[in-house]
Amino acid sequence: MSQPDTKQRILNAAEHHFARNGYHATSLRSITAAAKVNLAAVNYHFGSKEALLEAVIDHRLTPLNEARLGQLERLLKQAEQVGEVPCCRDILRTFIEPTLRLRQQGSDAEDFIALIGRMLAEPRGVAMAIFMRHMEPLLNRLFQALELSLSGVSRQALFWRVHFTIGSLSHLMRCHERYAIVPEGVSIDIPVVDLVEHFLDFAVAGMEARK
Amino acid sequence: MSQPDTKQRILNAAEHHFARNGYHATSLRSITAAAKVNLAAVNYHFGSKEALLEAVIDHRLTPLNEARLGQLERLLKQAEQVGEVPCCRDILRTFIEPTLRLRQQGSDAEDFIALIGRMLAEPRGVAMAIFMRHMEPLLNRLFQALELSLSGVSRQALFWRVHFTIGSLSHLMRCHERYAIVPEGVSIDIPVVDLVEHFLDFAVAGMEARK
DNA sequence: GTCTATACGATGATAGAC
DNA sequence: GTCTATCATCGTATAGAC
Repeated sequence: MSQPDTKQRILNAAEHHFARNGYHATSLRSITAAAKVNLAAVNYHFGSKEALLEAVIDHRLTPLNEARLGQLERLLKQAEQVGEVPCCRDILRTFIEPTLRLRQQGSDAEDFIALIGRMLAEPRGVAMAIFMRHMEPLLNRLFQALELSLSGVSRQALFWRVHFTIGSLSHLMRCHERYAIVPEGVSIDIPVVDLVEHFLDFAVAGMEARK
Repeated sequence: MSQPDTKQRILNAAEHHFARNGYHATSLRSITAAAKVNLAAVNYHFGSKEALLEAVIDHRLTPLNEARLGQLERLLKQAEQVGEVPCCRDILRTFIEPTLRLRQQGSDAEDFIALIGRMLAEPRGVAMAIFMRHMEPLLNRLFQALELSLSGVSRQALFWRVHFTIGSLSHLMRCHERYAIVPEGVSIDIPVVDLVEHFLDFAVAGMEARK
């Protein structure tokens, strides 16, 4: 008797466990137990634990980056038609909004948020290489667009500022639910739309800062 | 025959290996081999692998946070004496400069930079709890000082902006040496002093952004 | 082609001899 | 304090059932 959804069940369970416990702390046995498949099925369908991680990333990050890149290209084309340069806030929004919006659409995507947030911190060579392979074209295009928009900022400064922004976003995705220090009068459960604007207020000002 | 430096040798080797390969990917056997001590010595001196991690953190983070907190308190006292409020840039500098300055003083500190950068991304319950226990008093004081300085920013917005800043710093410490995308004309090997100013340009503007 | 059962070397941890 | 011996569990590989 064949189970055509074995591969998919492994994928789902892996995403959940990797996101909750991290890559190294997750055992293949816990994944296969949750997916109710045999241990060896992982190596049959994916080849290795690391290849399984890459498959999980592929499954989610590819459509996300297509959405981000598509939105960015649309913005650039639209601005070009009226002979203008898109503003920094709109450019950054194409990168940030689809990312944070993942929160809204179901709990399975929430696992992925934690996962990609954590990938940016994994030791060299495990997950970082996988991640960068997916991100490089998008980041290059983003940098290019920002350089067009922020002609007053040196390339050197812009490089660091893009990096700081990515760091903020990465940290935000990673630690969203577990703040040890929350001052009185502050609510961390705000709508995603508001969070995006809070982020853009901060990041755009940082991007546009005069040297 | 007794070896009084066994504990210290384990500590040094652990810091090096944890920082390079991450917590979970580091085996106690690789640590004890590098330290030239018996495997069981770790559990004798520290109790467990996780307790060893905490000892490593303690050894480095305590003096760092004392430096950061001391610098902040000095700034606040100094400003109070002349009846003024310290500016946002000076406040943030007390937090950022001692951190990034760790790069300059020897390669052992460099390992620690990678380690604390990575700790902010570890899955819940392993290293985050240890880290937050050390950071909470300092972060509370930092928030308090910033609120004094940036009276025009709502507490809610300030909370997020502090978080974004910590995210940027965390990401910077973590990924400093391994940028996949470095545009032409950009050098990532800049003096620490310049990096601090790049960071402050960005973070201060983000902090002071009008809502 | 899919999947299961099973085995191998390496890991974190521990008990007890010295 | 230190070491040897031992344990359950880890990722991986393979032989063979269906």
